Amino acid sequence: MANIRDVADSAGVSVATVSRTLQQPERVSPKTRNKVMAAVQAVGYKPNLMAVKFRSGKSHNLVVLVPTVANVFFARVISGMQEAAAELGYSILLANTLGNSEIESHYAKMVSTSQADGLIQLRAHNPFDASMVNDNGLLPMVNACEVIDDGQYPVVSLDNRAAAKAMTEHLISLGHSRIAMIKGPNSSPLTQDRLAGYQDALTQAGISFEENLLFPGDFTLQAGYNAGETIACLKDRPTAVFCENDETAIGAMQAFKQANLHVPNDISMAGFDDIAFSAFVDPPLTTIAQPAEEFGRTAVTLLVDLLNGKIRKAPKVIMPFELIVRESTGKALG
Amino acid sequence: MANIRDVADSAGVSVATVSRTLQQPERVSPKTRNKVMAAVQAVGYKPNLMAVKFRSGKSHNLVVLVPTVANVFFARVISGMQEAAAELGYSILLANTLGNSEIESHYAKMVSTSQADGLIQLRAHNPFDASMVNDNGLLPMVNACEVIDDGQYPVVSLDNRAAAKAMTEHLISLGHSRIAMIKGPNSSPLTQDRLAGYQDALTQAGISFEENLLFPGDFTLQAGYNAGETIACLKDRPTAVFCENDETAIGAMQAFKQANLHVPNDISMAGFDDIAFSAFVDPPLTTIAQPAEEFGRTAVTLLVDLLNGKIRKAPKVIMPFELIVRESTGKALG
DNA sequence: ACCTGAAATGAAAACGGTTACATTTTAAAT
DNA sequence: ATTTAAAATGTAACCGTTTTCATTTCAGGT
Repeated sequence: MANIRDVADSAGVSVATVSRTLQQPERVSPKTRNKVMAAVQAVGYKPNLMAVKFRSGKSHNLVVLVPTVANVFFARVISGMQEAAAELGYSILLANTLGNSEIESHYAKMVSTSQADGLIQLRAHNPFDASMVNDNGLLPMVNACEVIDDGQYPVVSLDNRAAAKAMTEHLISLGHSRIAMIKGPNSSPLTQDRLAGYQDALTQAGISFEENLLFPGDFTLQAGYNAGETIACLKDRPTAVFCENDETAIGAMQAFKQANLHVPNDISMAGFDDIAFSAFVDPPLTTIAQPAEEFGRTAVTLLVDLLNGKIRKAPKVIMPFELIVRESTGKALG
Repeated sequence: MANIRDVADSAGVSVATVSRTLQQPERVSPKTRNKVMAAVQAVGYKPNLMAVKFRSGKSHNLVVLVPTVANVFFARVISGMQEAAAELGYSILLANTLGNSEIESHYAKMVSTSQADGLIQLRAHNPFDASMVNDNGLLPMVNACEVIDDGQYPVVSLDNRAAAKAMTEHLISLGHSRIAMIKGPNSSPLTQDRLAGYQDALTQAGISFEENLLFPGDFTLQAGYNAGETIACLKDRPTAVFCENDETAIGAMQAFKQANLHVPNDISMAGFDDIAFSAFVDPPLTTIAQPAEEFGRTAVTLLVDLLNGKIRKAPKVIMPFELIVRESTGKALG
C-alpha cells in the first residue's frame, strides 16, 4: 500500500506538504495542491486511518453496550445512535452483552485501552472497574434508557414513573380497579420506577395495592405468555393487565386467546415502548410510545459533547413519552 | 497515561523486555517477569491498543453492513456475529445502511483505510468501488443472507428456492391451488429465488402460475398490511398467501382480521424466517426457520479464515432450513 | 578455569501519519 | 533595487508499540 511518503516523492514535495494538502488545503498553494492531488491519484494513496487515530490519540469509536440487540426497542435506539454517530464522524462498536458482566468488561476495557473514546451503556450498571479507571478519574460514559442516577454520568431517560402512572390512570378511567402488572426483572430500576408509577395512580384513585397482582417477567414474549397463562387461570381474575413492555403484552395476549379470553372485553391489555408490532397485533395494543431513535441520538450527542469537554456537570435529559390508546384497552365490564 | 517506557523504567529493564513479558512471557526469565508485572501494576499500565493495531497493521475490526437493524431477523444474525467475533478476538463495527449506498461506501472505505480488516455484507450488493480496491485486487469480504453469487467472495446463504418450494408444496398438499405471494423488493435476488421456488412447486403440481396473484412488498409490517387489505377485497380471493417474510405475514393477517377473514379457515398464511413473534401471534404462524445466529457465526468465521489466508477459492456455504408448521395454515375449504 | 551454544536482554529502527519549528519563496511597500 | 512581513514549504521529532539484530549473561561440558 502506498503511503504518504510515496505521494511526497511522486509529487516532488515533502510529506508535510502532502499532509497539509489533505487536511488543510487552504494552507497550500493551488499549484502544489494540484501536483499533490495528481500524485495521490497516481500512486493510489489511501491514508492509513489507524495511524491517524494512533497519532491523534482519538479513535473516534464509541462503544455501545446493549443488553440484547434482539429487543426491538433497543434496535430502534441503536438505529438512532448510528445516525448521530455518522453525522459526528464517529463509529459505533456494538456489544451485545446479554447481561453478561464479562462481555461488558471486555468491551468497557476498550475505552481504557484507547480503542474507543467513550461508552454508552443502556443498562443500569457501571461497566468500569478499578482496573480500568485512569489517573484523571472517570471514564467518559453516557447512560441511557435504563439508568443509574447518581449524578456521576450524563443520563438520558424517560420519566418511567410518570409514564406508568399515566397508563394506570388510563386503565382506572375505564373503570378498572383490579389491574395486574407483569413486571421486568426486579433488579432493574426501570421496573421499580414503573411499579412506583403504577402504585401512585392506585393510591391517587384510592385503590388498594395488592401484592398478588404482580407477576414476574423479563421483557420477553415467552415470559409474557407464561404470566398470561397464570393470570388466565386465576379464580378472581383482574380486568386489566399492564405489562412493562410490548413483547410481554403480546405474549400474554396470546395466552389469553388460547384460554378463550377476549381482549379487551374480558381483559384489557396495556404495553410499554410502542414497538412496530404493537400496531399490527390483534387487537392493536395500547401502549406508551418512547422516542427510541431520539434516545440513541441524544446519548451519542451527549457523549461527544462530553468528549469535547463541552459538559461541566453531568446533565440529566428526560425524554417525552406519549400514551397511545389503541383497541386492547376498553371499559371494565361487570 | 503510563506507557510501556514508564513500565520499563520502573522495572529497570528495556521496553523490549516489557513487550516480551506481556506478549510471550515464556521468552523472559521468571525473575524479570515478576519485576515487570509488579511495575505494570505500580504504574497502572494499560497498553494503547490503538498503537498496537497500528504497528501490527491489523485492526481486528470487522465492518458489518446490515440493511436495517430494526429487522428482527437481522438482529439475530448480528447477535451470532457478535458471539463469533468475540471468540476470535475481533470487534464488530456495525453499519445500519438503510439501503443507502453512501452510507455503505462510507463504511466500506474503512476496509481500504485500514480501520477494519474485512467486511460482511448482508445485502446483494458490492459496496466496494474502484477508489477502494487496492493493488492486490479484492478486498476481504463475505456475503451473507442475501447474496451475489458470482464466485468472487465467500458466500453463506440459504437455498431460498428450495425453501420456498417446500412451503408452497405444503400449501398445495393442504389442497390449495390459488396461492398468492407477497413479495420482497423486486431488486432482491432473494425475492427472485423464492419466487422461483414457488413457481417450481406450482409447475410440479400442474397448477398454472398467475401473475396477478403476486403482490408487492418490502419486508415490513406495513407493506404486509397493505397487501392484505388488497387481497381481502379481491372478488376471486386466493385461499392461501405465502409471504416472503414473517413481518409481511403478520401485517397481512392483521388486515385479514379487520376484514373479518379467519385464518386459516378463510385463508391460510405462511411466512419466512421464524422470528420470535411468529410463535406468539394469533394464530401462530407457519413459516420457514432459518438458523439466523448460525448465519452470523458462519459469516464471521469465514471472514476471519479469509483474513488469515486459510481460504483458497471462495466457498459457498448453504445453511439448512426447516419448515415449521403451526396453525396459520389449514386445509383448503370449498 | 575455560569454551561454547543457548537463553535473556538491550538498542534502535520501524510502522504512517501530524505538527512545531526552521527555512525558503513570494509579494507588497518603500 | 531593497527591505520586510506573510505565505509556502521543508526538516525532523513524535505518538506507543513490536521486532530485528547485536550484545550480554548463563549453564553445561571439558
